[in-house]
Formats: sequence, C-alpha cells, structure tokens
Amino acid sequence: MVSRLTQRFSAGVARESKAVLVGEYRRETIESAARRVIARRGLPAASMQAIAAEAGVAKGTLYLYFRDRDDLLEHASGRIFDDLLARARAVLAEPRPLRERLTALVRTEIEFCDAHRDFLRVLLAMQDVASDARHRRKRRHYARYLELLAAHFGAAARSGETRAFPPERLALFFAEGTSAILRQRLQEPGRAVEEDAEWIVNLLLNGLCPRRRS
Amino acid sequence: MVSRLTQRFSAGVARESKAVLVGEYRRETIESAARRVIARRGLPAASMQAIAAEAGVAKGTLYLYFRDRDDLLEHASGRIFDDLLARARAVLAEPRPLRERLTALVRTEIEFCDAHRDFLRVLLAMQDVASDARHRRKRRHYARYLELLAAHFGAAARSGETRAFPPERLALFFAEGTSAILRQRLQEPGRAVEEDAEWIVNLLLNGLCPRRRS
Amino acid sequence: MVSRLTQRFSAGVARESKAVLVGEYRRETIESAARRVIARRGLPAASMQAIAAEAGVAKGTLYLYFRDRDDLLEHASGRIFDDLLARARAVLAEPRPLRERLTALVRTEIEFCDAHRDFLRVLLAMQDVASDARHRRKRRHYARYLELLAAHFGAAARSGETRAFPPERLALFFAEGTSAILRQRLQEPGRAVEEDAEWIVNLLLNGLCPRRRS
Amino acid sequence: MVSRLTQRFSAGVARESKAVLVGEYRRETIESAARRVIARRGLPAASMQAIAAEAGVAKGTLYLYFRDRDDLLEHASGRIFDDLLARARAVLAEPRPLRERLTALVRTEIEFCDAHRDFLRVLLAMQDVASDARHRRKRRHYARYLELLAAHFGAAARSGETRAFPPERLALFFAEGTSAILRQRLQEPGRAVEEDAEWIVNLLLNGLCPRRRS
DNA sequence: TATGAATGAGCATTCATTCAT
DNA sequence: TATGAATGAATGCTCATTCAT
Repeated sequence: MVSRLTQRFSAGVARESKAVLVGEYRRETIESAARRVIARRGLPAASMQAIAAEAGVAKGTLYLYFRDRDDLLEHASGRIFDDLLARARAVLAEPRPLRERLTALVRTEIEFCDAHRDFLRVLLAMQDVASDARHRRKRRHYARYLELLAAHFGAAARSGETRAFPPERLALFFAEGTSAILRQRLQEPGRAVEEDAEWIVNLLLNGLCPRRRS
Repeated sequence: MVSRLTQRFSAGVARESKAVLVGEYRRETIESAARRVIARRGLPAASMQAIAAEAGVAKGTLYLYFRDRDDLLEHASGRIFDDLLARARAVLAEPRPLRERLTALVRTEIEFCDAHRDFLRVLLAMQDVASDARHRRKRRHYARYLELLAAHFGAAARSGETRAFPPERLALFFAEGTSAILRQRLQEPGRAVEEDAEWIVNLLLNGLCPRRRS
Repeated sequence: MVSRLTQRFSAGVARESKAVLVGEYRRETIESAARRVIARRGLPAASMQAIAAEAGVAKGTLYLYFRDRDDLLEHASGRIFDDLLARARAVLAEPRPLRERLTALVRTEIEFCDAHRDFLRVLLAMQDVASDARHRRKRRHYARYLELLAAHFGAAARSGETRAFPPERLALFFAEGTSAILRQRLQEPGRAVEEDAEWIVNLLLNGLCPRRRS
Repeated sequence: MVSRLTQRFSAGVARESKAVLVGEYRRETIESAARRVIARRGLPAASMQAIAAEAGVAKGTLYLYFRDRDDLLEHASGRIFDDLLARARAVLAEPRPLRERLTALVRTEIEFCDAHRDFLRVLLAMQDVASDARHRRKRRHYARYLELLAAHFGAAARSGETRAFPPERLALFFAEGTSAILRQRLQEPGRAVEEDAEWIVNLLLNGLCPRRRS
C-alpha cells in the first residue's frame, strides 16, 4: 500500500513538475516567438495570429499561458529585461573605480543589446504605448533599472567619487542617452563595442570641456 | 462707382481671407486635439474617431483638412516641431560662449515643452521605429533637429571650444538625455526651469568627476 | 399707371420665364455633366462631388435642381432616352415594308448610340441597380420603348406581315439582343453601321436556316 | 495495437474530411446568401454586412472563407456558372440536329434558371461593365459561355446547317435575347418551359417572315 | 491541454445630404 | 439662388478574444 501510495505520489509530483516544466517551456517558446515577431514587423503588426504562427501553436493556446495580448507582450520584454538588470547589478557591485564600473556597464549593455537586437526593438516598440494609462505596468522593468542607476550615482556622489547631481535625473539622462546610442547601433552593425563604451563614459565623467591643466 | 467696386473687392478679399482664417483655425484645432489624444493614449490608440471627438467635430471633417491619418499625425507633430527647430537655431546662432548657448538651448527646450506638454508626448510617440517604410517620413523632423545639434558640436570641437567626440552620436546622446528629463518634468509640474538647465549643461561640459585642481 | 403695371407685369413674366430658362439650362448642364462622369468613371464612381465639379457648380446646387442622387441620375438618362424613343416612333410610323422599318430602326439605334457613346454606358450602368426595388422607376423609360416595339410586332403579326410570336417577349428578345450588339460596338469603334443593321434584321426576319427553295 | 492505430488514423481522416465538408458547407451557405442579396438588392448594395446577415454569420466569418468582397462575389456567381456551362457543353455535344440541340440548350437554361432564380439576377448584376480593370475577372465566366456558343454557331454555318452570320455577334445576340426572356420569367412564375424554348428556337431558325412556299 | 472557427467591436475612409451663410 | 463646410451613417476589412470540440 505504502509503496503504491508513494509511487502515486511520486508519479504525481513528477508529472506535476514535468507539467510545470513543459508549461515553462511553452511560455518561453511563445515569448521568444513574440520577440522575433515584434523585432521583424513592429509592435502594431505583432498580432496574436502572427505570434501563434511563429511559435507553432494555435491562437487559442496563447491565452492558456497569458491573460491577453498585453500580458504576453509585457512578459516577452520583461523576462529578458530581468536578465539585463541582473547583469547590470553584478557589474556595478564590483569593487573597482567608478570609471571602470561605468565602462563595464555600458559595455555590458552594448553587448547585451547587440546579442539581443530583437529585444532592443521590443523595448523601443514598447515606448509607443508607454504613456497610455492602461499600460503603465509596462514601465516597471525600466523603472527598476533606473532605480539601480540612481542609487549607484547617489552613492558615488556621497562617497566623493563624483560631484553631486540629482541622482534620479542623472540616471535617466544617462540611461536614455545611452539607449539612444544603442538604438543607433542597430542601423550600423559591426561597429566596435569599445569605441562607443569609451566615449560615453569619457563624456560622462569629464565632460566636453578640455581640462584646464592636468 | 469706385467706392462700390472697392467695397465689393474689399468684401471679397475679406470674406476669402476670413474663410482661410477659419480653415487655419480648424486645422489648428484638429492638430491640437490630435496632440492631446496622442499624449493621453499613445500613438496607436489615437484613432480618427478619438481625435474627432476630442476636437468636437465629426469624423468626416478630419478628412476635409488632412489627406489621411498619416497626414494628420505628421502635421500634428510637424508644425510645432518646426517652431522648436527655429528657436533652437536662433539660440545656437548667437555669438556667446558655448556654455551659455547650450544653457539657453536647454532652457528654450524646457520652456517650450512646459508650454506644450502634449507635444512632448507626441514627440515620444513619434520615435516609433517601425521598420515600416510608410512612416519613415515621421522621423524627418527629429532628424533635422539632430543635424542642427551635430553640426554645432562638430564646429565647437573644430574651433577648440570642446574636446572631440563623434558629433552625430554626441548630438543623439544629448538630445535623448535631455528629452528624457523633459519628459520627467511632465510628472512633476512647477519645477524651476533654471535648475534643470544648469545641471544638464554643467554635466555635459564638465562631467561627473570633480576637477582635480582649479 | 397702366403702363407701369404692364411694365412690371411684363418684366415679371420676362424675369420669370428667363428664370425658368436659366433653370432649364442649369438642369441640362448638370444632367450632361452627370452623363459624362458616368461614361468616364462608371456609375458607382459618379459621386455628387464629381458631377458638381464636372458641371462647374457647387455640390449643394445639385440639390436645388434634383431631389437626390437617384433623381439626378434618372433624369440624366431619361431625357436622352426620350429622344431615342421619339426617333424610334417616327421610324416605325413610316409607311414602308417591315424589313425596311426594322432596318431603319436598328440603324437609328446604332447611329444614336454611336453618337452618344456616353449614353450607352449610362444605360448599361443603370442596369446595375435595375433589380433593386427602390429603383424600379428607372425602368420606366425602357419599358415605354419595349411597349412601342411590342405594339409594332403585334400589329405586324395581325396584318399577316409576320408569323405570330408573343409580342412582348419578342420585343424584349429583339431589344436586348440588339442592345448587346450596340454595347459590343463600344469596344470596337469605327465599325460600319450598315453591316450590323443588316444581319440583325436578316436574322430576325429569315432566321438561321437556309431557305429551302426561293 | 493495429486496431488502435487504424482507429486513430480513421478518426483523423474522418475528422479532417468532416472539417473540409463543414468548410465547404459554409462556403456554399455564404455564396448562396450572397446570391440572394445580390438578387434582392443589386450588386452595389450587396455589402459584406448584408451578406453576413443573410447567411446568419458574423461579418468577420466571411473573410475566413473568401479573400475579400470581390473574391466572394466572383465565387458566388462563378461556381454556379461553371455548372451551367458544363450542362450547356453537354447538350450541344449531342449528335442531334441543330434545332433539337438549340431547343435543348434553351430548355436547359430555362430549367436551370428557374431552379436558381437568384443566379439569373446575379448574372445580370455581373454584366457590370465598369471599365474598372479590377473587375475584368468577373466577365470571364460569361465570356466562356459566349465562346462556346460562337464556336457552335460557327461550326453550324461551316457545315451548311445554317446560313453564315458573324458568329461572336450572333452568339451575343442570342445569349442576351434569351437571357432577357429568362429574366422576364422571374416576374411570372409557373410559366411552362416548353413554350418559351420553342418560340425562341423557332424564331432563331426560321425568322419572323412566313415561309413563302414550303 | 490544445485547437481554430467564429465573433463583433473597432478601424480608416467615403460620400450623399443638410444648412448657415 | 448658390455655396461648400460639416455631418454621420455606411463600407470593406482586421484582429483580440472566446468557446465548442
């Protein structure tokens, strides 16, 4: 009896976790299909039909894994954003001088976006609807990234590493400026990573003006 | 007889110019309604129906003043963009030190955008990078603004006023960073113009790092 | 006093009849414009706007002379149809053998339609909506033409000139068959009138079969 | 195991062919609804909305079975036309005297059209000669029918069965004349088939004139 | 769980008609 | 009388979403 129960239980667990895994896999498949479609045809043309076809499932199936189109699109960008956020956090946490940390950050961003060109387009496409009240949710991911940057800049200023600037605004300015450059890179593939990373950080740290004496 | 003819002529001219004026006024009304709708709901949700309702006219009326949706949306952003471009050009042409010119530029932008909150959102929405060839036109306005900036930065570098950076990228970085700050201001009205204009230019010219000795 | 009254009266009459004439002229202008537009672009594309433009008047003016689009289009075809009907009546009334009368009739039709190619297209276009219950009126003109033919065929049969066939049906068969040939002529301009007129009447009178002996 | 596989396979096939059948049925339903609407209100008034309502389905459903309005309307007439064309071809191919072949042809047409009253009106509506290039397709079906007739008349003349007339024109004359009679029958249901078939062929073969001596 | 046929609200656009001038 | 700006119902078509299977 025991063994039977155990068997059943184990089987149940195994089946359940297998189901969960399969479910996870399906979600992933669909999200990635959505990203490819958005990247290829733009957000407005990313119809549920097109995503379903790209994912190789039926239209109705999408609704088994996502509440609605918004939900699907948010997850399609959100998951990959989480990844970027984790990397940024790791890079900024390293005990190195600010210049090196920032350079590493920009380099990480650039490499990440070069690797996930799709993703960048998704992000871009997302800005479209950002001001729509119904889609405010979508900003969450980006907001978390900005908070990370702001905290970092705030700490750097307090520690005397940098002069004081309003940290949230500085973070925003930096993030958007950099993001624009990343977007630009989409148009001209093959550009060296270092080149962009260096001048951005150089500009940010030392500014346009030539140093008077040093 | 003469007076009669004159009267008639004048009346004709007056009537015609009145009609033109009314037409201009309607266009303006509709464009501004379009900007409000775009600002509130985002570009994709800016349907002709919604714009007509916002403008207080019938749907069909929109087509008396604009060829189609694209035409309307482009004019909704274009007209006001031309204005901003003209101001920017004027400010940058003044024979003053770079710092003052840039500060004036940012101040102009800020004031302009504070005055046309809608516009800023339109701007944002317009950055839509759908690879869709039909909408390439939309980028024209912004591109012209970037060219102006790039030319200015290039000249400043050649004249030794600043260190050398890739001018187009620098222009993009600066424009997008600033634009983000402007957008931010939408959320917190009543913030002083000077404050933002100053730290942005200060950051741009001198960077984050404290001056070693000077 | 008398003279004054007379003057006024005369003036009134003159003015009124002038007004009527001007009105008639306007109607004619508009109808003919409508025919040109229909001929050029087809019935569905014959918008009130297009007709007004072709006639050189404002859209609203059309409604001063015609109740609505249907009314205008009916008159546009009706008036010219009346003309054809009168000619047909005259030709058939002549005291000549049936063969000559029919040949003359077909020749008249052909010449008329060659001269008013526009008209033929109008007629054609009109058939489009003929079965629509709301437009039954439009058939009136054609019906009168068919009645004329049927009466003629009936009389010819009674007088022994021809064998007996159901006259209304015969009229219809003949009219539609001929009309189709007329339509065909639109596609190949320059074809001789006599050629078609002759074989049609020959076919009608003697049929396909070779005469046994005569 | 075998039986299971077989069962599954059969079930799969059955399901698929059932789906195809249901699809065919829907197409048929929609096409027939379209014919009824065209018959009742005319081609221009046959809106997708009206057809959907008549078919008892939603507007969008129409687009699951037909590419667009043109496609639907063409199929609505085309399919049934193909059927008529096949019958006509069969009748004319039989080795019988011309008179019998033609009588059979007219009888076939009459019976067919009595059975598909809607169709006749569709036919009528389809003659729409809008010079619009997009609709040239619509004439294809009718043109094929005319070609069949013309070929037949040409052969009959060459073999000496009939006198010589321009075959294409003769075909057109005959087809349109007959079609008009068929149309007429719509107004007076219950009329005997033979009656019409006979006088038409009689007229066509022997003409109006009484035989001089025979 | 997966399907995809069906739905119907929504979109951009056109155009017959009205009416203040 | 003549105008033409304004209207809004109607059109062809799309697509997110539902639901019977």
